[in-house]
Amino acid sequence: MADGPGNSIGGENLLFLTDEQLRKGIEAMFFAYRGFTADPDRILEDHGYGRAHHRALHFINRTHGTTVNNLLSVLGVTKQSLNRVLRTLIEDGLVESRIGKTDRRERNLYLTEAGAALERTLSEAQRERMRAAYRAAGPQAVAGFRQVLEAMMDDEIRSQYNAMRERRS
Amino acid sequence: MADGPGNSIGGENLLFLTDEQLRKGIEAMFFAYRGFTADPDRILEDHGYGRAHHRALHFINRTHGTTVNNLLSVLGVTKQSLNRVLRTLIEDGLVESRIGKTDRRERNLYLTEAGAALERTLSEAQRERMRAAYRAAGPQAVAGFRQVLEAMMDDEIRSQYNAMRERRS
DNA sequence: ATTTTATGTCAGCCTTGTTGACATTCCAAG
DNA sequence: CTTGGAATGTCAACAAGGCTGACATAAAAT
Repeated sequence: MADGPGNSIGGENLLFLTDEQLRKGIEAMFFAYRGFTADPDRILEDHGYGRAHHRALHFINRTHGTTVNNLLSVLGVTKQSLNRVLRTLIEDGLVESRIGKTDRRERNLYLTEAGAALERTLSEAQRERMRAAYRAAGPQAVAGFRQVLEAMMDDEIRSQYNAMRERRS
Repeated sequence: MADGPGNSIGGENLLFLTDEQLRKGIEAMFFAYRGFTADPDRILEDHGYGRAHHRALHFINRTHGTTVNNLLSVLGVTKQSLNRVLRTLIEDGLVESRIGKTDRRERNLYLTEAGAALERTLSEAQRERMRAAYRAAGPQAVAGFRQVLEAMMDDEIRSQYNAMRERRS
């Protein structure tokens, strides 16, 4: 029984989608995600942080001055959960929370120099693995990779993801 | 500034790997994984289970009669952590634990009919999303998807993953 | 007979999710 | 202008599911 996703038959892609192939895809996703988070996890451990801190740092870095509410909708957690993480990051001097200028209820979030430094360390580790995987697989594979991932997102998430395209910090 | 992974330039792939592209890949991975687990998560919630239970069911289903130790190494958690999950699954009659025939210290794990039924429900939901993503992206994209994911795994994990190829249950 | 291995269990800790209650601020309707 | 709701963020308490450490038991290996 041949394996690998190359044995497309039929006009479109019929036999192509065997349960066995799908199962392999599911497991590949599971194991790859573990690898994907492994390097940052190690670094975070040294600092006493977890993945939640990494996610917050990542998205604050991407959109400087974002509000807590914005961050909530991107991260998909409750505000209370996010708040705990934010509080430690602020206490530790990695994130700065400024009261909103137009709406004083809002808090605009920024990375401090130290926060930006940690974010760079984390994302560089993650980029390095991604880069290695991309190199090993080649440009065409990368295009396919991104296409499948995008199709796998929830609809609302996909629009959020796409909205983050042209944005220079 | 053009986006998308198609603008490969240079002899190999040099400009291809911009930090911006890598960042997009990282975020795609993050959001796609959320979508990937969303459907099973909803089903599990109704039963009072979590992702940990899903993972156990999945791998017990894939390799009937696997031992606790085997499961530990695949899942990458401690035995105390796995045991908590396993205990509830056994109490609820979804998993059966039989004393090993050759080595009576070992426990061979099997899904009961009820366990297999829940596993089918969960994996069918997940397969359905995977199937939809595959259809939307096309066969070539799927090949690339799998290549990149495989390259992203840790080395030991990749061998485990590959060892699971030809295995009929 | 002793040691090692496989498994299970108890206790306790940490991260990170949850809900509920509350404070602050803004805005709009009276 | 005041007052009531809506939006935003904070604090407290709880649960799931990771983790470590210590210990028990049974069976295999030496």
